[in-house]
Amino acid sequence: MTADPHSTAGPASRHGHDHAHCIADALTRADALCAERGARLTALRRQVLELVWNSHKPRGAYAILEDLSQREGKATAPLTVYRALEFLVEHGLVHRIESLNAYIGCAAPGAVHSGQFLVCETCGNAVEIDDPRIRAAIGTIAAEHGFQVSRPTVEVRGTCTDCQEKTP
Amino acid sequence: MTADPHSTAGPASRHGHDHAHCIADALTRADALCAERGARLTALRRQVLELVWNSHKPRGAYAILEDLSQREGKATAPLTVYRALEFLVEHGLVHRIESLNAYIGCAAPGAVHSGQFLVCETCGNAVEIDDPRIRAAIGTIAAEHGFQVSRPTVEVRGTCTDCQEKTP
DNA sequence: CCGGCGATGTAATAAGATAACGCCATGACC
DNA sequence: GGTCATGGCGTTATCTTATTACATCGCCGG
Repeated sequence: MTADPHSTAGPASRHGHDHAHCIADALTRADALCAERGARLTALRRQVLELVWNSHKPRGAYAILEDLSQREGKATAPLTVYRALEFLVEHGLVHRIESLNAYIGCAAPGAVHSGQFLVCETCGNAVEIDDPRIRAAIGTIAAEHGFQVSRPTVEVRGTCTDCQEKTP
Repeated sequence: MTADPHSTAGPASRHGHDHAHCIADALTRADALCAERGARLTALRRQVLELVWNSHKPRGAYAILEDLSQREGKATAPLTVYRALEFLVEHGLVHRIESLNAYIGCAAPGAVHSGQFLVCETCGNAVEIDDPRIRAAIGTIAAEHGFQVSRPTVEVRGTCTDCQEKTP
């Protein structure tokens, strides 16, 4: 375990925000959304969702797998996690960050998802944005090319405000 | 090997365009660019670049590896290919498509690279675009978040015109 | 000539993801 | 309650993608 100034493992650790609240919120929203859709948010899936929400950093499937194994006290197979993640992604509760092969909780499940992220290369945090201008620009150029969009992916790598301040 | 109506392996196979010309062009540009920068486009790297350009589809590192091994008549190690790809990506001669874990030749090396692609999920072709509106929108929202951009990634999955026509 | 550096070779392994198969719990239906 | 279909989950094996560590080669400047 490396020291990490941006760790969000504990409560109230990032910008003083109460991350436990983030998690609780996410789970509540997920419960509601799944109930509404008749989707089964099983104990396992809920557990995986909670682990994804352990921080605001994208987490790899195998990192989640380790956590899960530890919690359950027994080894879990990769497939178990992948299946849960697949469900969560399908229902828009979790996004996959392609450029990191990692997963992150969705900030606004249920709403339109265009999957845009600002990913800090220093601290690893990823902030979900949903900018209508970007969405519009993508729509326009796709139309100009006669291209039918199914899934736009925008992942902007760079440095977040906090990390810029720390290394000026 | 599966039959592929969109294969661009042979000359003049995609939309009647002379793909051999694409490859030759790409190599010429690469030579010029590297000479200009004092970068060493070695035989190996040049070979890998040529293999990347074998089609307009993003190709996996291991696919390139296979081609390379076959050409050389002896097994090549993955690292060989990865190192060459790293060089090519660094110099903007090749782009990595994150959502596919694959590589594709850059259409305009030397120019500004914002790395935007329209990726067809049916035929596998990827078209590089560089839309100023998307670039601007990303710049704007990043600025609004105080986020310093180092590498924007835009990969739009969907269906290209040709494939739409074929399955209406 | 030779020291150094960048490029390549070799081997091993990590990390990420999926395929194939089967069991079991749940819930619809009789 | 019994029965059946479905979906979720477990197990094992395997595949793809990527990297780490270390050795060697060859070119170029001094």
